[in-house]
Amino acid sequence: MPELPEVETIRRDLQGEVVNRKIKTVEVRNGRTVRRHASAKQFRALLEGRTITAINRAGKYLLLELDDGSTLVIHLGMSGQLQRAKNAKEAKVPHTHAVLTFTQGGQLRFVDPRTFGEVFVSVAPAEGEPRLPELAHLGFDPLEDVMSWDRFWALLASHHAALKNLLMDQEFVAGIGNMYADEILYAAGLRYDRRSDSLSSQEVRRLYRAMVETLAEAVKRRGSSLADQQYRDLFGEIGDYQGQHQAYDREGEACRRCRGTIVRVKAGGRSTFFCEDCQV
DNA sequence: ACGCCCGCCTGTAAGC
DNA sequence: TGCTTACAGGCGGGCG
Repeated sequence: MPELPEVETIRRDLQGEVVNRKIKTVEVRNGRTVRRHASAKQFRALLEGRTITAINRAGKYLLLELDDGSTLVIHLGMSGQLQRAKNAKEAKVPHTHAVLTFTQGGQLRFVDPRTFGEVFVSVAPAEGEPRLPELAHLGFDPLEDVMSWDRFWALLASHHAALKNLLMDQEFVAGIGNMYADEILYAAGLRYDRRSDSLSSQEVRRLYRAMVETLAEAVKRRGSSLADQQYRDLFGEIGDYQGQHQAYDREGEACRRCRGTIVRVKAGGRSTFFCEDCQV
């Protein structure tokens, strides 16, 4: 399940692979992938002839900037992958839903078995209008947006929510999902159900530090691929951070900090892993 | 404001 | 062995 570190890894891969390439044709093989658009035809018309100028990221969204000021936005959902193909003859794996072919040759393919992912074009804003209104709801990006810990404290204190729910709320902070929320809270020594306005200044600093360092370290190791190996980078390689997990998917195993046992509970319908002894 | 549930999906795995 | 059921979860919407 791609979260911020996996999406950031793919962003860096794309930078070297598709920037300055011109989109010759676009094939939509599953209309659900472009569901924000009135039709696949309209989506194609917005892309064909455009050149990719830069790759950015906002939370879990990839932003492929185009030469007319518009942006190709990609969300990988649960099972989305991007694949680079040398040419059109390379066999397509099942669930290949959209294909960009470049004038210089080569393709970028969007593959997504569970179809929770999506792709859309955010058109260039009119004079004085905000950029990317579709993503206006996103909160700060933990790696891109520098924030003082007291500002973070004020943000936390303005809510009265369980910490895990808040970390996973994309309007609060963008890019954290179920897996990294558990890892961050473990690193901070805080329980998933602690109220966000109950933290001491020391706990706020621990949480902020855990958030930034956990995500940065996962980026360094090119993200996490679990047993299903659902996550693959642009070149089809798995990540290297799953071996570093301290809590997620470690039910019944020993806590590496206190030798207690990692337990699993359901919170908000999602599996939550934590150490009952050293997360307070 | 907050938590929880549902529906959307398919591949995998556990259970009968 | 073969079928059925549960589970994985990002996100938007609804409801209490």
